Amino acid sequence: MFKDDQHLTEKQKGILAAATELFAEKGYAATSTSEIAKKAGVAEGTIFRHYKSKKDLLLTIVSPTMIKVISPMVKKDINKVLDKEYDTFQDFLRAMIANRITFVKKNTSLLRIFIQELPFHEELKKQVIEQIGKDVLERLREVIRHYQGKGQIIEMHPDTIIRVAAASTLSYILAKYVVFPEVDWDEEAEIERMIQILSDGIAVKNSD
Amino acid sequence: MFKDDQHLTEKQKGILAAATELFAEKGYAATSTSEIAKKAGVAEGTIFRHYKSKKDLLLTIVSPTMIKVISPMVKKDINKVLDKEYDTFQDFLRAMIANRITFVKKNTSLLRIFIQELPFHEELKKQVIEQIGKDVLERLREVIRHYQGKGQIIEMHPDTIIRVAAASTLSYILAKYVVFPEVDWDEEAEIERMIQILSDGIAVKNSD
Amino acid sequence: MFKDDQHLTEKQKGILAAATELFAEKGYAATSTSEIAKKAGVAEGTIFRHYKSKKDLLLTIVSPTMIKVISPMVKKDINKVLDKEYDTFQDFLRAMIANRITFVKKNTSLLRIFIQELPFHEELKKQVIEQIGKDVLERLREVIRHYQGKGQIIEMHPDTIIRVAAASTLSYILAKYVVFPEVDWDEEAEIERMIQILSDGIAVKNSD
Amino acid sequence: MFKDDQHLTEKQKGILAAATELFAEKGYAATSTSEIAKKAGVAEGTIFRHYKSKKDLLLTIVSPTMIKVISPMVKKDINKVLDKEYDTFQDFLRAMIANRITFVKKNTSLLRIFIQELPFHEELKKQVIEQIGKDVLERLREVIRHYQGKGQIIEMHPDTIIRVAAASTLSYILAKYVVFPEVDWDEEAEIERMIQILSDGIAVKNSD
DNA sequence: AATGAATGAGGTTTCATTCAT
DNA sequence: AATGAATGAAACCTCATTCAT
Repeated sequence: MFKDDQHLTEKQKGILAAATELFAEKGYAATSTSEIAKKAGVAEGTIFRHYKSKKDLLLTIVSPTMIKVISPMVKKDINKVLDKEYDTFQDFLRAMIANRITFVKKNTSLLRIFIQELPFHEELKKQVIEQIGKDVLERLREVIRHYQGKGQIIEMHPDTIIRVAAASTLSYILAKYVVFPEVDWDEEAEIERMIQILSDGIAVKNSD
Repeated sequence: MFKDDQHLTEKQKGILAAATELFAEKGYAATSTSEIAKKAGVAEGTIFRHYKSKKDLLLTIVSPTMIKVISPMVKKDINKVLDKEYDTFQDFLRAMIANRITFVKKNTSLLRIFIQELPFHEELKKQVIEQIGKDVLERLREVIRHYQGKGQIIEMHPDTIIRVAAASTLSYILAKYVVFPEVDWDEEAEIERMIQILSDGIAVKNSD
Repeated sequence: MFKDDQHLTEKQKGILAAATELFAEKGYAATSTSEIAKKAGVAEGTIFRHYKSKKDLLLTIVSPTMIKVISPMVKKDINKVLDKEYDTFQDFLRAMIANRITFVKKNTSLLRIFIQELPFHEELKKQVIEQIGKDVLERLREVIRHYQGKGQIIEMHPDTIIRVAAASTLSYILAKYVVFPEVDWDEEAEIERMIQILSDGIAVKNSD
Repeated sequence: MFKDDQHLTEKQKGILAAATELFAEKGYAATSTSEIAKKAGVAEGTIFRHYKSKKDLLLTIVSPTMIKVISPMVKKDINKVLDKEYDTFQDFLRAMIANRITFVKKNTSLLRIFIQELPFHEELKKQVIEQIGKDVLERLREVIRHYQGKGQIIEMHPDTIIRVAAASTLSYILAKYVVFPEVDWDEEAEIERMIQILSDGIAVKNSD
C-alpha cells in the first residue's frame, strides 16, 4: 500500500506497514513502539527519527496526507463503476457492491484503524467525513440522477437515496469484513436479496 | 445501569460505572486504573480487591454475566414493542426504530465499549453474537411470520428480511448515535424515508 | 536539611536529599533519575509518585515553598547577628561575614544548585530575588541607619552601602566556598583586610 | 570571536559559534548535538568529523588552546588600560571597570559557559586560574606598586588590594551582566559609588 | 569533506499490581 | 474492607555516535 508513495525509504515504508498491521490487529494504544520496530526490522530509535511520536505515526497513517493518497485510489476505483453504463440501477448496485467489497478486502487493516481510532480524534473525523464525503458524493448524485432520468428510480432527493443505500450496503460490508470477519454468511445469496429489497424500495413501481 | 444489579456494594458499582464511562470515552488500553479509581472516588488498591486485574474489570463489564444482566433488560425493552399489535409492518418498524434509538441513547457508553473492544476479544464476540442473537432473533422471526401471515410482507426466509432490515436500521442508528454523534442529520425525515424504502422493498406489491 | 520539614515520608526526604546532592555535584541535566533513585535507595517509580517530573523535583528543591522553608532559617540566622548590639560597624561586619560563612558551609549543595540552575529558570530568578531580597533588605537598612545614627558610617543611601558591602563580601564567600572550594587562601587575614578596606571606605573620616 | 582564529574552515567556525551560544543559553548537558548542527547549518555527522565527541567540542571552546586564543586578547585588552598613565588610582579604577564591562558584554556567552561548566571540570578550573591569573596578575601588581609609589595607595601587599578590588568589581560586573542581566540597576551612579568606597578604603588617608 | 539515515544505550515516565497498615 | 505508598517492568522517547553514500 505504501510502496510507490512519495520518496519514502525502505525502512520508512516498513515502519508504516508494520504499524498499520499492528494497530489494526491490536489497537493503537495496545501496540508498543518496540513491537513495531521489531516487526519492521529496525531499531526503535529509527521510528522516532521519522515520526516525532507514536501518535504522529498514527496520524501519518490516517492523516489528510494519507487520505489524499488513498482518496484518489478510492475515486479511481469507484470511477471504474461510475464510468460504465449499466442497463438497470440494479446492475449498477450489484457492480458497486462488488467493487466496494474488493476495496474493503484490500484495505481491511486501514479501515479497521479508522473505525477503531476515529472516535478518539475529533479533528480527524471531520476531515475524513469532508474529504471522502465531498469527493465521492457528487459523482454518486450524478448516477442517481442518471437513473432517475431513465425513469428507473423514484423521484426523491438523491442524497436520501444515497444515504439509505450506502448505509445499508456499506455497513453490511463493514460488518461482514471488518467487524465480524469470521462469521460465515452466505454472501452471494445474501447480497442478492439485499439488492432485491433495496432496489424494490427505490425502484419506480410500475403499477402504482 | 449497575444500580439494582445483584449484591454489589456502592464502591463496586462506582468502580464499574467509572470504568464503563472511561473505557467508552478513551478506550480500554488508554484508560489507567488510577483514573478509574479517582473518578470512582476510591483508592487504587480498592479496585484490585474486587477485580483481579484491569482486564478482569473489562470482562466484568462486557462479560456473559453482564450480558445476562443486560440481556433481560434488552429483551424486556424490546418486548414492549413485540408485545404490542401494530396494524401494519411499517408501524411496527417505526416503533422498533424509536425503541432502539431510546436504548442506544441510554447505553451509549456500553455500546461504544462493545464496538471498540469486541474486535480484540474473540471469545467475547461469539458469546455476544450467540447470546443476544438467539434471545432476540426468535422473537423477531415470530413477528416477521406474523406480518407475513397477514399478507403484508413478501414470502422470503424471515432471517434474510431481519438481516437486511436490522443491518440498515441498526447500523444507521449506531452510526448516528455512537460513531458520529456530532454530525447533524434531520433525524425525523431521514428515518421516515428509510422506513419508506425498507418497507417498500419488503412489502407485498399489490399489483404484482 | 529536609528532616523536620512538613510531613514528608522517609522515602521522600531521601529522594530530596539524594537529588539535592547529585544536582549540586553534577548539575541538573547531567543527573539521571535512576542515579537519584539508586542513591536514595528507592525504586525509580517512587520518585514519580511524589514528583510529577524530574523538573518538578528540581523546582521542589529550589521552589518558593523551599525558599519559604529556608528563608525563615536565613532570617532567623541573620537575626542572631542583627539582634545583637555591636560597638562598631566593623564588629558588625566581622560577625556578619562569619555568620554567612557558616551558612554557606552548611548549605553548599543547595546554593550550588541555585547558582547552576537559576540562569535557566527566569521565573525562579525573580522569585528568589524578591523573596530573599525584601525579607532581608529591610533589616539590613535598619542596621545601616543604626550605625549612621551613631555617626560611624558616611551618610549615603543605605541601599548603596549594602550593595557594595554585600557584593564584596558575598561574592567573596561564594567564590571561596562554592565556586572554587579547593583553592587555598589565607582566610582569616584575607577577610580581616577586606573588612579593613570596606569599613575604611564606608566609615566616617574623623578629620574630614 | 572565532573569526580570524587559526586555520578553521567556515563550517568549523560556525559549529563553534553555534555551540558556544547554545551551551551558554541552555547549558552543556541540555544542549543536543543536533541542535548545534541545525543552528550551525551543517549535518549532524559533520560535527563529529571535526570534534571527536560533544565533550571534545566543549573542551575546545573552553580549553587551554582556546584560552591561549582568548588570553592574548584579554591581555591586549587590559593593556590598553595598563599602558596608559592615570593621574589618580581612582581614574585607573574607573577606566579598568569600564574596560572590563566592555569585555564582559562582548563575551557574555563564553563567560557564562565558564561559570556554568567550570565546577564540573576540575583540571580546567586549575588551568584557567593559572593561565589567566599569572598573565594578568603581574601586570596588576606593577600598577598597584606604581600608585603606591606615588603615595596614593596604602602600603599593603599588592595581592590583597587586588583581591579585594577585583572581587568587588568583577563579581559586581558578573552579577550584573552574566547572572542577572535583566535586573535594572542605575549603572553609572552605582559604579561611581563603588569606586568611591573602594578607593576610600584603599587610598592613603591624608590626615591620619 | 560532508551528509543524514540508522543505531542502541540509556533517559524519563507510566502504570498495573502488591502489601503493610 | 479499604487505603495509598511502593514497586519494577515496560512504555515512549532522546541523543551521541557511526557509517554507507
